[in-house]
Amino acid sequence: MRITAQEEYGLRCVLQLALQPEGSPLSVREIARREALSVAYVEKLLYLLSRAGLTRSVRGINGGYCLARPPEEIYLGEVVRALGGFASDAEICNQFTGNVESCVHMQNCGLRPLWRVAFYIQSLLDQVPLSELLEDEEDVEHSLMKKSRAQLELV
Amino acid sequence: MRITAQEEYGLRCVLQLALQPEGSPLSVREIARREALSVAYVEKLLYLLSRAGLTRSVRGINGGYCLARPPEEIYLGEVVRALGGFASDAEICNQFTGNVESCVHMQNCGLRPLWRVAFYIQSLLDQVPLSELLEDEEDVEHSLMKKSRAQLELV
DNA sequence: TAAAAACTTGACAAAGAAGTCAGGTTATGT
DNA sequence: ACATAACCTGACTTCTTTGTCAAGTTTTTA
Repeated sequence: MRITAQEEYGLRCVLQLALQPEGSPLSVREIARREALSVAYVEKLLYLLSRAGLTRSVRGINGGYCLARPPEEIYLGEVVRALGGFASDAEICNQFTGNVESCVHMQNCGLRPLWRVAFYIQSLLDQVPLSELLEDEEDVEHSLMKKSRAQLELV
Repeated sequence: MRITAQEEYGLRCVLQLALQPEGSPLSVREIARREALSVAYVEKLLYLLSRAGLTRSVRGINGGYCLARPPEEIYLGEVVRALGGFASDAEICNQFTGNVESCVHMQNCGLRPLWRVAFYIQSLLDQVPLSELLEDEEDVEHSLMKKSRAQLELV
C-alpha cells in the first residue's frame, strides 16, 4: 500500500495549478522549476492529467496549463486514478496468477474483504477536494472523519 | 496508491494460517499449494512476517507456521507494514529529489495534507483485525465506518 | 544417530515502473 | 509569414521491485 512517485509528483503539479489565479495558465517550464522536476517529466504528468479531463492546456507563446474546474470541484480520488491509481476489480482478476478457486470473484476468496477496504479508501479520497488540501492541514484528518461519519449515516 | 503484489500474497498466506485450528502449524509446502505460489516465495513472505513478530515457526518434520497471536489480535495495518507497506515520514524526506523548500517537514509543503491522508488510512487499517476479514465480507465496510466514527468522537 | 522435512537468508535474474529523449504539432506575437 | 514558445506523444533507457535460486541450519522421527 503505497503512494507512487508518479502520484506524488503529479499531485504536486496539480496543486501548483490550484494555487494559480483562475484563468492565468502556468507554463510547464515554470512548474518544473518550482517542483525541481524535469520539463519532460512534467509534460508527461500533465499529459496524463489532461487526458483524464482534470487539466486544460492553453497553447501559444504565453500558454500553459490550468485546472479544468475550480479546485473545489476536483477530488483527490480523480487525481490518483488519473495518475495510475487503483487497480480495478477486473484488472486484479486478469493478472491473478494463482489457482482459479481463489479468484476475487469467487465467493470463497479470502481477499475480497481486502478489496472492500481498498474501495472504501477510494471513496474517501473521492470526497476530498483539492481546495481542502490547500487549507490548514490540521483540518484534513478531521474532515475525513466527518465524511466517514456522514457515509455511515447513510447506511 | 496501490496494494502491492507482495502485500496481497503475504496476506493470503496469513489468512491461510488464520483459518488453521490454533496450535496446528501449516507447512510452507501446503500454503504454496493452496495459493498456487512457489515454495520459495512463500518462504520469503513468511520470513518477512516472522521477522515482524506476526508469525511463529515450528521446526521439524511436522512443523510449519502459526500466527504468533490469535486472529483477533493481529491487525491488517501490521501485516501491511511487515510486507513493505507505508513509507515513513523520514523515508519520504530522504528519497525526496526536489528542492529543499518543498520538503514534507517544511511548513509550506503542499503535500503535507496528503501524508495526513495516508496516515489516516493507516490508522484505519490498524483497527481491522484479521478475524474480521474472515467473517462475512459485507460487514467489513460497515465496520470500518463505525471505527471512523469512534475515532471522530475522540476528537 | 542419520535421514528427512522444514525453516533461514543472502544473492541474483526477470519483470515492471519511472523518468528521459526526440521529433512532432499548434498557437501567438511581431 | 516566420520565429518562438509551448504543448503532444510514442519509443526508449534506467532503476526499483518481484520473485527465484541455492546453499545453508535446525528439529523431529524412526
